[in-house]
Amino acid sequence: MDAQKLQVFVAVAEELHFGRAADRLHLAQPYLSRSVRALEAELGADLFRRTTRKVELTPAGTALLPHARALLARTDEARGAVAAARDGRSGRVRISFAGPSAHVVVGQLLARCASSTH
Amino acid sequence: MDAQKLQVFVAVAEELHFGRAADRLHLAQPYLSRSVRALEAELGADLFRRTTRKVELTPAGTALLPHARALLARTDEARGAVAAARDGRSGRVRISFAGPSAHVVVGQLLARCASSTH
DNA sequence: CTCATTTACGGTCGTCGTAAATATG
DNA sequence: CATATTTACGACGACCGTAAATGAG
Repeated sequence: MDAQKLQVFVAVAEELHFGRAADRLHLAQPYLSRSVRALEAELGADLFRRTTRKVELTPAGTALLPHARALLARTDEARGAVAAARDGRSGRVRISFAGPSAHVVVGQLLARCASSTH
Repeated sequence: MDAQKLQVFVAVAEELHFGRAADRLHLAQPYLSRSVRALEAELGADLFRRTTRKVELTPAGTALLPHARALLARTDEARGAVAAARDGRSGRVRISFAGPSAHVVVGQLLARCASSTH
């Protein structure tokens, strides 16, 4: 149940058509068929009821869809959090001072921190 | 960034020791090293600062940890939702009637549904 | 020297494409 | 018969183990 297969599932669930979903993902459509089938095997439940003329979600598929979307969104969030930390847009800040006037400024900062947290 | 690698990351982050994490996951510890390294490559950020004597989280690793736990929890939720739908513990209910008295009962049901939803 | 991580290497399985087969309306 | 899904098959890479190499204290 990796992100790739979930994206395949969501695409097919939204298009209700393996060919269009394949175009959207720039993948060959036989692969979508196998991907969905692998997901169904892994979860032990059919996700679509399909003939060559109609594709529709089963109850299990309907149940999975919102969870799949949430998982994909959360994955992006996680990526973003790591990127932010890497680029220093979050996490601990390190501050250095130099020069005679610095001691005064640091003293003021420390006083303000102490008063704001207590 | 599949569930497997996230579990490896969480285990190492919790143990701060590749060997113990490997034991916990019943995996060979060289594989953990490569798994984490692959995750780091994929995310473009180091997750641990490690020597042979000490393993500690980087800011990026610290940022990832809660997201990784959330993703694993959500994955389990998704599995559970599908299992519930498969086993009929959720989703739409189909009811059939047969016999002469059925029509009366169905009429009463429909009346109650109509009055309760409006 | 010892303990822990990493690199090297190999077998097996999953990914993903193209081409042929199958099934539905 | 036309259109859509599935199966067959093959190349490539990922997974995951064992054994050897590397590095820190």
